[in-house]
Amino acid sequence: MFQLSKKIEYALIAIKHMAYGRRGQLFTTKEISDKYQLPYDLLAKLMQKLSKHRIIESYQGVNGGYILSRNPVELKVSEIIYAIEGKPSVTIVQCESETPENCSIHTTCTIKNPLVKLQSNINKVIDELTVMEMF
Amino acid sequence: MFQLSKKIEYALIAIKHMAYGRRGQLFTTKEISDKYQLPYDLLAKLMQKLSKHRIIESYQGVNGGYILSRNPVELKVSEIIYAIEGKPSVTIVQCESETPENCSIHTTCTIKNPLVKLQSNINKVIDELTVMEMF
DNA sequence: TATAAGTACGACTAACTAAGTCCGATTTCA
DNA sequence: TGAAATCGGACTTAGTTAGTCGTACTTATA
Repeated sequence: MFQLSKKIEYALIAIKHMAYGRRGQLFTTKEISDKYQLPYDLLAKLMQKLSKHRIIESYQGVNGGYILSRNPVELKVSEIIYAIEGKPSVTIVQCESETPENCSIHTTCTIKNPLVKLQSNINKVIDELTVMEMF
Repeated sequence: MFQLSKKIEYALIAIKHMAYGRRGQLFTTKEISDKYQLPYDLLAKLMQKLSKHRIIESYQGVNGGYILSRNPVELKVSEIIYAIEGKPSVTIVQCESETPENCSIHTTCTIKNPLVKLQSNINKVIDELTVMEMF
């Protein structure tokens, strides 16, 4: 039930790979997808999302590619998850972030409040892990 | 990405409802599904699973129903999740519990080990929450 | 200036999972 | 014997995830 999606896995592998390079080094999507046997098209999309969220920086054209634009010491895994999924990594209780109308049992739901604490505790754990700590 | 399934939500609501009753009190599926507006058939299945895992106890026939057979103080939310899903609540890194052959990028995956720590940290948080604490 | 190597991006398909439904069987009380 | 309950498998529907495809844009360089 709590499991990383393939997309997140691939993104983490790519980011970790780039973090190993020297500062300012360019990496292409092909290079990374080849080395780790990841589907090229899929990884390409992920790189674009990471780029839009300023986690990596893109250079188009021949000799183009991506560089890691964030310091691995500061870059949190939760940021990467957010960039790829487009939503916070932990949303145990959807109701909190939705209007009551979206939840069919809103008026009778008794477990919402207690689980908010659980949610923030898990959030804390995930927010603590940086890319640097994945080495 | 980390989100409770409807099944888990419904199961938690039912368990919490039963925990409010006096010790040994019988509850029927219909009674609970009516009160909280949950789909009867679905809840019935969940009750059966909880029963199989000895979290609740079933009594068949007229005047039958379920009683909570565990003390809410000791009953962990993670146990309920396991009973419903049939697997541990947190399996961030599938590879750990699988044979390497099942993971297409097993030999090249670099993020497995670092995430195991994350996994056990999240596990700890979830294992700490009991039904009693949901009141 | 043509070409190749790269990113950008939307649309589509396939596979899988979650949610919900249906139907019949069994148990038990009155 | 009939009603009220659990039991349990098969099925359908809806939504999500993973992956693919096609095309456009950008840029270095021969």
